[in-house]
Parts: sequence; structure tokens; C-alpha cells
Amino acid sequence: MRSRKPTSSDVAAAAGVSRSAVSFAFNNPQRIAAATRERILSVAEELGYRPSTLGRMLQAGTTNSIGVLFPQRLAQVMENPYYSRFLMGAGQVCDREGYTLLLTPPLRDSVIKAIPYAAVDGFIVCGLEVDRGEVAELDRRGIPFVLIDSDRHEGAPSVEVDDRGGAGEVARYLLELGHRRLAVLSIDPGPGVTERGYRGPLARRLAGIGDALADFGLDLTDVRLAEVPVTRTDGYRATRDLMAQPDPPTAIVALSDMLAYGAVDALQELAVDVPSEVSVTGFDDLAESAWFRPRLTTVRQPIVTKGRMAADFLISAIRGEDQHPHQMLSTSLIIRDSTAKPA
Amino acid sequence: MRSRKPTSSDVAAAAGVSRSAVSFAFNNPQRIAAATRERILSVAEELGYRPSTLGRMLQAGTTNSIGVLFPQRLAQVMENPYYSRFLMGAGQVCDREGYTLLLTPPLRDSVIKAIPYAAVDGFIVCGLEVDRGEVAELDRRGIPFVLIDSDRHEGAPSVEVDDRGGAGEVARYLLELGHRRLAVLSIDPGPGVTERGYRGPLARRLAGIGDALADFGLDLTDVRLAEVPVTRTDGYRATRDLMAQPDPPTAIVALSDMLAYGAVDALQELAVDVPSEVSVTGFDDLAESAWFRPRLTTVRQPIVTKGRMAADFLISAIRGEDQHPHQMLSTSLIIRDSTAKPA
DNA sequence: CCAGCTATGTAACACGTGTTAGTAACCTGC
DNA sequence: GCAGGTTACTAACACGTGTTACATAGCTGG
Repeated sequence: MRSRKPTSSDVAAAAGVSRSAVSFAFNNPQRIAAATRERILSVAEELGYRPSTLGRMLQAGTTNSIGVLFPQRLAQVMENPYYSRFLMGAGQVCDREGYTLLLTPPLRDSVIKAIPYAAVDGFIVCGLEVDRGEVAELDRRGIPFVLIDSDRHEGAPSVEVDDRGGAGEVARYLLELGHRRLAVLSIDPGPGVTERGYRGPLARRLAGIGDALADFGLDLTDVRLAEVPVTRTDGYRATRDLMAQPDPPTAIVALSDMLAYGAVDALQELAVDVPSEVSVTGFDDLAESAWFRPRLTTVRQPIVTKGRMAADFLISAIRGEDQHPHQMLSTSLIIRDSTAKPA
Repeated sequence: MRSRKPTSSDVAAAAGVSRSAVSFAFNNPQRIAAATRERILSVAEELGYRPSTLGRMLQAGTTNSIGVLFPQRLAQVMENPYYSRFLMGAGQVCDREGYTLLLTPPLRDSVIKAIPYAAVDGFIVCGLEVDRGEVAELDRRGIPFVLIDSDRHEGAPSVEVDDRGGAGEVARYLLELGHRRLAVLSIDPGPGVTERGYRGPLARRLAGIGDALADFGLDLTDVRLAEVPVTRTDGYRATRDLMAQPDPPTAIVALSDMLAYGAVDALQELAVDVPSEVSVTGFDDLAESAWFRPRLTTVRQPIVTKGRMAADFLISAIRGEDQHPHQMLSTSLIIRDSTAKPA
């Protein structure tokens, strides 16, 4: 039975040298005689010695890891293809720069409580309202961070998407086609959010839809709004509910492709043709949307680029380049086969 | 300019107490007078003091984090829905137990080199051959780990799937339908793998297909084999190639649903009907496969369960329960609309 | 033959925490 | 008035590393 893991002191004692010599043998070969180095390495091998990761990190002051702070539990994050794409972009940078990625969900439903348990060089903060405490906490901690899917904040770099413009564009497109009875499948902001959609990307998307409606003499009270979690099944259910009501919509504006898939599922089951009877649009342009039948009309946002830029900004900040760039990525309307003029 | 982050020593000095008192003020309130506690906390607040994560981890000997060791780069991992599902299962356990998840890709193309840079309490090791060095490295490091998608190894817990049985079942099903010209879309094992498919789940799946073929007087040399990365586009390309050759297959056995989607894409583009002209089967039963048109016949493997059990086993091991359970999960053939008798 | 340099090794410091053992001061009860 | 216990705090240890400043010994060159 090995009582406990051997340390560099154990190796030093066994080899009859000082602890410094052991360190040199591993990290600074030319600083020590070749013969003793051999002996030390041999003893280390025999004892099964490995330098402690935490010890080295503490001394070096770096972890080679970047944290991603999520507002939801990991199970929900990994269920959402949006985050998969985002992590793919961040992962590209991590692969290139030799960083690992620490996925950090809330601890006991609190994002702030999770922060002290993450041994990272910096954070990518996803979808948090800037005035809810987490940002202040990171600020005072003095650890670099980047904001994503949030609001502009002067204290840190951020990467945003022109949600308002994108949502406005797709809504305007539907209105120009002649649709007047619109329904919006929005994303449930979840518990702990102060007011519904008053901040962040969701609010901007709704505002964009409002912009478009205003151009046609309408406003947001003229559309039906459903707020559901971002799963295909929830999109399906919400659409069944919507279509069961009197005066069902002729166009469904989903704020996520995943919800749009579910909407089409429901309509197909109800034998309602898409797009001739009801049009459906998404948001994101996930890879699947091009393969989906009918091919989905949607607002493309550059998710992978977002992840890549977030990681790039963060690594720059970690390296001490003290700029705070704010990047606004643009969206583009991808018109495919799920939209048409109303019947 | 704040010169550097304040430590507990700084707080102690500023409050005129010892460093221990500071620690007590934070972690052991009733161990210290309420008045001095207040004073210490107030001074700490003023200085902007936060206990160092790494310092605490080093002393506590625990990181509250579990590592996932991947054989591929993060960008590829996150592109693969299989891993999303797997991480969803592992994430459920992490959510419940308060662990974070450290995604650890190879460092400079070496999995072994990545290990010392991961500050974790244990590893989930994905898809590695047990005799390639990583397992020995983890063994000698004395850190708990669990093997996934590998081969049974006596030194550690493992979670496997009955790949051989599952692949055999779907192949036998196609053969019983009357198909004789089969093509297999297999997964490119990637660089650094000793011999093609001689180990791990891929080998077992091919063996299972061999079993079924043997029942009909055939063997693996009678089927065409393409090995490609697990992306829809690669499945598409490989299928176009297969169908362009003389005597094209009447059934395509994909070893991943993602590849099966691509195969159907290619066949639709070639105006080859699925399933009446060519049957297609997948492996995994991703959520999308039930929504896919035609609904995909596939081998369901319990990916989420796999992730959950892996994390459960690992946490048990971390807590010192020294069993080494080996779980074999069973598959089931899900017959849907992408398969039929040959024309 | 000795000043000065190089090669080799070590002691000490720094990174930052939590916890145990120990010491005063104070209070209680007989 | 004092033994015995509690309270409040501190010194020291433990966790494990890398690195800087210093001490020897040996060698080289004039």
C-alpha cells in the first residue's frame, strides 16, 4: 500500500539531494550535472513521482484553462446546440493556444457561488445581465473576463450580435410578404431574471420585431408571444397550443432554430402545410437548418465566430493587453423554403 | 493602480490580527469574537480581498472538478452531437454533485502531455486504447479515472456498450430483409491509432457485422468499407462515392447517425429513394433521428446514461469506494422508415 | 601560486490557503 | 482565593511547487 503520493521532497530525500535539485532535474536540465540528473530521474521514476498540478499552478500563477460561466445547468447547456456551436468556436482557440475549457454551471443555483471554485485564468461569461452581481464579483476578483450575449459593459471586452437588426429584418420580410397575424416563439429567460426580456439579446430581438411592426402600423401587442425552453419538443407543444386558438397565426417567428423545428413538427402533424398555409422562421442558422425539410428560413448569426472571438479577446486580456474591445457581429437573413406569402 | 491582489496576510496586517483570524472570520465564524470578525470582514471588503482558489484547492486537496480526456481536439468534439449527449449525461451528475467539467483535449497532439495541466479530482477517459500509455500514466499518478468507449481494463471502472451485439443485430436485420450488397460507413479512427479498428467500439461493431454476415455465408470482405470523420458532410461525400461505383450497395450501414443523415442527403440528391431503392441505417439514435425524414432506422445506444454512469462511477472512486465496476449497457434496434426489402 | 571564473548544489523565499496545537486572559464555582 | 474551564487569538505546520541568492569546490590562466 502506497501511503500517499510522493512529493519532490520524497524524491530529494531518496536521492540524497535537495528539493531544488529535483526541480532542476525536471525543468532546467543544464543547471545540474548530467549524472545526478540521471540519478534523480531514476529515483523519481522508481517512486512514481509526478509534480503536483496544483502546486505548479499556484507557483506559476497560471492554470492554462479558461472558464465558461453558464447561467443554466450543464445538462441544459449541452442539450442546446447553440452552445455546442459556441463552444466549438471557443474550442478552436483553446486547441490552438493550448488551453483547456472549464464548464462552470451555477452552484446551488447561484452563478456567483460557482466562481470561487473555478481554477481558471479568465472567464467567458454567457448570457448574464451585467448588473446582477456576477460582473462586479469578477471585477473585484481582478480576473479577466469577456461578456457574451449580454449588454455592453465598459469594464470588460464583449462580443455581441446585432439581434435587433436581425430580428427586425426577418419580421419585416414576413410583413412585406403580407403576413399580419404573427406569433413569436420566444425563449424562456428562466428563473432569477428580473423582468422578462428587458435586457440582453432577447430584449433586443423583441425590440427589432417591434421596429418592423411599427413600420406597418402595428406593435408588439398585436402578436402572440410564447416563452418556452429551447427544445424541439417545447417548440412543438407551444405551436400546437398556438394553432388551437381562434385566429391562428399565418407566420411563426421562432427566436431559435430549435424551436422552429418543433413548430414545423407540430404543423406537419396538424396537416398544415409549410410554407403555403403557415410560414415559419428561425434564428441562429444551425447546420441542421439547411438539411431540414422544408429548408428553414432563418436569421444567421455567426455563433462559431462569436465563440472564437470571445476566446481570442479573453486570451488577449489574460496576456495583459488591457484593451476592452467591443465587437458587434452582424446577422444575415437566409431565405429558404419555409416561408411564403399567406394563403 | 492596485499593485497586486491582496492576500489573507494583507488583510491580517491591515486589521491588526493574525492570518489565522482572517481564515476563521471567513470559514469558522463561531471560532472568533463577533466584533473582530466584523472588523476583519470590513477590512477585507475594503481591500477587495478574495481567497485564492488555487491556494484553497492545494490545501484542501480537492478541486471539485472532473476532467474529460478526449482523443480529439475540442473543435471536433463539440461538432459531434454524440459528445454533446454524453456530456449532457455527465453534466447531470455534475449539476447534482456540484462539480465542474474540465474539457481536456490533447496538448500538442499528445493526450499524455495534457494530463499534468488538468487540475481535477479525476478523469473520464474517452475512446482511448488502454495500452497506449495514457492509462499507465493515470495509474501511476494515482488519480481516479473511468474508461469510456475503450476496452475493459482491470485497473479502473469502465462503461461500455454492447457494440458487437448492436451492430450484429442491425446487420442481421438487413440481411434477413434480403440485402446482400452492403456498404459500411465507418468512423475514421484518426491519426495515432496503431491498427485500423483493432480495438475499441469500432472493432466490436465491425466484428458484430462480421457475425451477422457469417450467418449468411458471407464475411467482411464482401462489404464495402469507407472510413470518414463523423460529420454529415463526410457521410454525404462518402455515399456519393459509393453510389458512383459499379454494383452500388442496396443497403448502407452507417456506424453513426450523423453519417446516416449524410448518406440520405446524398441519395436524395441522386434521386435514389430511401428506403425503396436503398436502405440506410444509423448508430446512436440521436434525438434528431426520430424527426429526420425518412425516420431513421438505427441502433440505439444509451449515450446519456453512459455519461451519467461514467460520472457516477468516477465520483464514487474519488470518494474512495475502491470498487471497479464494469458496466455493459445494451443497445436496441429501432426500426423506423429508412429500411425496406431490396427492390 | 593565487585571483577569478565556472560548475554544482543548497538554503531560503514566494505562491496562498486551512487547521491543529498552544498560550494568555478571563470567568465561574466552591 | 484558587482550581478548572471557557474564550479569543496566534504560532507553527501542511499542502507542493519553481526560482533566486548564496556557498562551495574545482578549474583556468597569468
